[in-house]
Order: sequence, then structure tokens, then C-alpha cells
Amino acid sequence: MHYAQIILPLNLKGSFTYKVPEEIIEQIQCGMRVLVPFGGKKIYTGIVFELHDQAPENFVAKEVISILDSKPIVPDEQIKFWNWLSDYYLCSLGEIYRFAFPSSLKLESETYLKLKPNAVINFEILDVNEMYLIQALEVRQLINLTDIEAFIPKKDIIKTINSLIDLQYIEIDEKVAEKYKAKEVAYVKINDEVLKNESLTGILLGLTKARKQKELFLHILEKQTENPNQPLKKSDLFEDGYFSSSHFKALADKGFIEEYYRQKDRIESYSGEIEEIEELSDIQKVAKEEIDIAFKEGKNVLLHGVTSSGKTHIYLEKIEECIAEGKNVLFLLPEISLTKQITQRLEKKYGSQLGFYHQKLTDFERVEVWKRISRNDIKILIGTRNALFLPYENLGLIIVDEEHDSAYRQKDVSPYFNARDVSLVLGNFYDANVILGSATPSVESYYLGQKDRLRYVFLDKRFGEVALPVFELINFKEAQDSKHVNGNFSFRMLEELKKTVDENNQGIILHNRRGYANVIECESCGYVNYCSNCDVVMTYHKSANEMKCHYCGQRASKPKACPKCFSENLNERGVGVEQIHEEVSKLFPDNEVDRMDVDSMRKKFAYEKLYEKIEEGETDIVVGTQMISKGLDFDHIELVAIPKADSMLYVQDFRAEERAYQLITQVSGRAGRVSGEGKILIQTYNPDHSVFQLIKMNDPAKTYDYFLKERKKFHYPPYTKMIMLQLSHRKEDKITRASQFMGSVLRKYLPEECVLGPEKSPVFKINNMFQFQILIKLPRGNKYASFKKLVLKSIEEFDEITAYQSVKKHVLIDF
DNA sequence: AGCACGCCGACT
DNA sequence: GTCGGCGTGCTC
Repeated sequence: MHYAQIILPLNLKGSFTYKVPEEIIEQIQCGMRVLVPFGGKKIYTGIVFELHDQAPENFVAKEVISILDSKPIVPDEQIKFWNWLSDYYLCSLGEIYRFAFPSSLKLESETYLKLKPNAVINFEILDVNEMYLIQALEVRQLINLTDIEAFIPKKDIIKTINSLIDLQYIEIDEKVAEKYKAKEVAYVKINDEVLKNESLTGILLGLTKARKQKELFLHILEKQTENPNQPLKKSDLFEDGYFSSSHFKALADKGFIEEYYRQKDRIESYSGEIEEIEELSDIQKVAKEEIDIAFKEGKNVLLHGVTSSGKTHIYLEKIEECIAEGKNVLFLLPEISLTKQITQRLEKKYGSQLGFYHQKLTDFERVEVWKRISRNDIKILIGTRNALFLPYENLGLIIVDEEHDSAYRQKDVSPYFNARDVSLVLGNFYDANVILGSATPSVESYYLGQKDRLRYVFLDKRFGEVALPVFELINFKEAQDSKHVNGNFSFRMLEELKKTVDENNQGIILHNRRGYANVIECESCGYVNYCSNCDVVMTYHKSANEMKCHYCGQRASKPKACPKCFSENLNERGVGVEQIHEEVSKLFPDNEVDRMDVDSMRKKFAYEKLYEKIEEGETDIVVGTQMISKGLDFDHIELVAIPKADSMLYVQDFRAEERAYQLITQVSGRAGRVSGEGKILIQTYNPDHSVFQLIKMNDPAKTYDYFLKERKKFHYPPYTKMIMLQLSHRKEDKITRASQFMGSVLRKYLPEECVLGPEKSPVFKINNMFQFQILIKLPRGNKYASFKKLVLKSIEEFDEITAYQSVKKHVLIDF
């Protein structure tokens, strides 16, 4: 095995061939990290993907510099998984590697400057910047490029460096440095020599003049003899402020005590009480048995359990079994922050065998979890979609909770995978069982359940047989006609809200639109405030008193007058959650009305604070966006009101109705969890709309039947496979031509009805980039693979046009 | 993705 | 006249 295929953290196709030098040929294994040179001078950390003896024909392979690990850091199963992902999602292995690894584990060489040895510097010919740089180098020997920004203006850096290189005063060097540092904690003990040889009385006599030092010495000695196996933290000594570090230093200088360091895990593990879980109800037992049978048959499970039916209970049971068999568990959540209680319950039961991995961890924290997983110190990992890539050793069970949630799909960076779908694949590679769970499964998963590709397990009763909430549709048109409205609320809805707060219960109002008003419009000339970078109107946020673009994040102050005609008659149109909150606060002046949306929850602990406020019963009404549909499991919420339910339906998306159903059902699950007297009020102009009728009927089988029929009729997933091609560029004419060309290439290979577009994306300009999209609908089943190959071929043909290389291209599989 | 090379506009 | 913009090509 003299050659290795190496994956580099770059968006380049496939892997690269390197020669394995004789001296490491014995050690090198697939899944290890290696340092390799790439391009002119850069050094990258690559992953050994394959070892072979096939010398390359068209180029001379460079040599691997060194191996970074003593054993493989990426398990075989993960390598297979990466390979599958790259194939299925049409992305490069490099992109997967970049995403999968914490950046501290994939070191890149950094460029340093240093003085040329023996350079004789003539300071008289140097300008100020050059002088600074030379002086800095004389002091520090090595300086990296970012550090230079501290004393030379950014625009002059390159010029300065180039001129000093020309003068042969400095040179450039590349260095790879380990970035990850384990956090160390200082401990203290009495010097071993002191304990062995010297008499303690002698020491104490010597300290008679230093009373505090003596006390400190005795304190340490006492602690140490009391509990010889318990290391004594240095920081604990100063906790009450009685001793100071100068006393400590004096004793250490005299050699009486000794300081030593230990690595500490950055993540605090739970060490509180460990709680047993309650027994399953009969209904839950039946469901659990169905799962057991499915697993025995080698089937994965879709667990459809209505809200508060106790899915978590069943999860806990299965987790326990899996761990008893000596295997590990991966528990996936769409977002870690919003699902407090599940983690709490697991934490109580499994304490320090629990690990967390999600997008909000710092890089070093990620490395620590990575290492703990690698050492098999973690039995259960709770994480978001990026947790799929950790180096698990013996995974036995993967649970995907809230499997319908769109947060499982990665949207910002490649690979654009759906964690729910690929968890089934990962489970397959690890030979682990998978449970997808939800109160409102995605239509796709439900379909797989119908086909028995997933075993469908249905929990149709709330835990303890608590009744499901009652739905009521309010015809807002009628209410308006009979003048039974106050702003955005019908009298009927207000009456119920009043009743709820008067009975000391809590209500939730769902309005899924951020901001105060969607548009600020000039009454005289019709001018609306567009974002200067994007093709969207800016949303007015009253609480922050500014206009925000929800696409690029740009902010602007609210115009006092129309910038075009200077009229001061500005109209606010399109109701946002802030406005609903303001309205309700005015209508219920004696009650506590709070708002929960991404804008109000941005501050640190804002969510926790509001959560507690609701838990304590201080809040009477919560007004919020879809955020309130998750995790708010409180006993006294009896009413859920949705004043403008129609706004959820008329979105240009074939999943809009499914989303509306899921959102309304999820939020309705918050009501009457204990009393069984929860009430859901839906205010709409179209009470006859199928979605509202189906929600009201509360019959999941019928609902999914309706969705599936609609999907079939219009050739949408799950009956077809969809691929979305998004193309963007800064120049409108270029991207128009490029997308036309892409469309024609696709049509060359694929049947006419498979290719829709190119057309301008719903938001044509985002962040000054013009967006086009092409939708490709392909048949499911055996033919899919061959059709996808043709799509790939078309993309490759497009890539060959050099003029289109600057076109940014996103391929979204299973759009 | 990064980086070097090479060709054109706007400043000293 | 140069500096620096970015379009193009290449990396085992």
C-alpha cells in the first residue's frame, strides 16, 4: 500500500492521491488524519480515505508529510456514510469533511513572516509601515498575517510585505500549529518531599511569624489527610476570600506546597440525583411491543403519537434497553434550545453518560465531545443534525424526535442534507435501529409508513387518556359583516380569551409573522421601502423602531416621510406579531401579555426567563410565532387562539398546507394537557378550507389521506423526487444567460415534463446576488438513479463553460 | 476553496 | 506610468 486517497477540506471533487513514505507505511490506516502539501505551499489536514498500490498515471503524487493520529479518528461506518452522502446529495467529500469536523481538528497551515537570516537592514530606505514591521519582527521572530493588522492599515499590508520581500529583508513561512488546548485546572498538594523528610513542627515553627501562611498550610494539610483521594482545587482555597494568592505563592516558593495541573473537560457533566422512569401505560406498552417486533424484523419505525401521548416515555424505555445491551444511543432534535424537558428527563436518569452536540457549541467544546465519543465515554448523545457525524463506536439506536421539523434540513451550507432521511442511512451502516417520532409526521414519512418501508406505530391517545382539545372555527368574514370585531379579533375570540384569564388559566396566541408591519406604504404615491440589497420589502419592527430585511439582515431607520413625494401619510400594512401583541396588551390592560419570537428572544437567557415566567403563572397570555409551538409544556394553558390563520396557507410552497396543519396541531397540543379541556380557536375567512376542516375533525388518517392525494395529483413528493437547482450571480445578464443554458442542457437529457424553469426565484435579488431556479421532478424508484446521473451529467456539462464558473450553484436534493 | 497569473480601468 | 480590480486555470 504505497499510495493513499486523501480527502481535503476543500470543495473539490473526489479525493487526491498521495505517496505514502516508507517510514509511516506500517502505521497508516483509513480514517486517520494526515498532513499533506497542496498547491504551491499550503499544508492541509486530510483524511485517509483509501489505501492502494495504484501509481497515478497523469501526475506525480506528492508525499504525505506525517500522520496526526495513532488510531483512526473517523470510523469505517462514517467513511461509508460520507461516501453515500456525497453520492446522494451530489456534493464533494471535502464539503462533508469540512462540515463534519470541528475546525480545530482540521488544522491548516498558517502563513508567517520572519526576518531573513543575515539580512542587513538599511532603515533609511524604509517607510513607516516597513519600519514597524521590521521592528516587530526583531522582537517576535514570527508574525502571522492577521497580527499585522494591529499596526499596519489593512490596505497597506500587502504592499509593505511585498516591498520587504523584494529587498530580501523578510521571508514567508508556513507553520501548522495545534489549535486545540485542553482546559487545565490547577490543584494543590503538600510537597511530597516535605511529608517524607522534614518534620512538620519544623516547618510550622518557621512559619510562626507568617500567621496566614501557617493557617493556609494547615488548612491544606488537613484537607489532604481528611480525604487523600480527593484532589484539592487551588481556586477553592481562595473562595471565601480569607487566604490570598500571595500567601499561596510564599508557601510554594518555600517549597512546602506544590501546584499541579490536570485537564478538565470543558463541558460540565451532570452529577445530581439519578431518577427512575415511571412505568408505561397499557397503550404505551402496546406501542413499545410493536416497535420491538419491527426491530426484530429489521424495520425502522415511524412513531406517530398525538401531542402529550408520551412518546418520550417510549423513547426512554428503548434507550434503556439499548444501553443495557452495551450499545450507544443518538437522540436527534431539530433545535437543542427549545426542547428542555426531554434533556432534563434524560439527564436525571443517565447523568454523566449523557453528551450534547449542537450548533451553538464553541469549537473547543465540540472537540471535547468528539474525544469523549471517540473514547466511548458517552452512552447517549443528544444533538442536532451535525451530531450525525461524530465518531460513534457502537451505535445501537437513533431517535429522530419531531421528525417533521424543517430544521432537520441543512439550508445554509453544503451538504444540504436532511438529517431525518440520512439518519436511516447512518443507522443502516451502523446496524442500528431508528425511530422517527412526531405528533405530526411529515407526509413523506407517513407515506413510507403506509408502504411499510417504515413500521407505522400509532399512539392515538393522550397519556392518562386526557381528552384532546376541542377545535372551533370562527368565520371572520361573518364577524366583520356583523361588526363583531375589534381590530384583528372577533368578539368570540376575545370572549374566550377573557374567560381563560379570568379563570386564572393561560392562553397562547399564534401569529406566524415577525415584526410589526410587513410593509410601510406611502398613501399618496404608493411608495414602499425596498431593501437595497434584496428584492423584498423591509419589515417594520416597532419595538426596535427600525426597518429590517429578513433576507440579508440589513437595518434602516423608519422613514418619517415618504422619500419620494415627502408625504407624511405612511400606512402600515400586513400585521406582524408585534402588532398583535400590542393589540392584546391594550385589550387586556390588567393582564400580563408577553411576546415570544426570534426578535424578542435574541438576548441571552431571554427564553429561559420567559419560560420560567410562564411556568410560575406570572404570564397570562403569550403571543408568539411558530416558536411557541415547541416545548411549552405547561399545565395551565387552556386556550390557543390563532387570529389570522389564513396567512399560513397562502405561501408559494407545495408544503404550505402540511406546514399549517403541523403548526396548528403542534401548538394546539399545548392546551389542556392536564385538564383535558383545552380549546383551540381558529379565526379564518375560509372556514370551509379542507385543511381547517381536517384539523377540526382531528382524524390523522383522513388528513394524511388528503395530503397524499393532493401530492399525487400534482406530482409532488413523495410520488416524485425533486431536485432544486439554484443559480446566482452578481450580474443579472450573466445569470439569465447561464440559467437559460443550464435549462437547455437539462432538457437535452431529460424529458420535457421533468424540467421546470429556469425562472426567477421568488426573491429575485438577495444580498445583491440575482437568483434563478430550475426545478427538476424525477420519478421515484429504480429509474431515479439513472435520471439523477443525467442531471449530474448536465451539471458537469455546464461546469465546462469557463465563463459560467463564477456562477454560484446550489443543488438541493429532495427539495 | 485558495492562490497565482494575466489583462484592463482609476489613481499618483 | 503603477496599483489593484477580478476573470481564468490549477491543485494529487
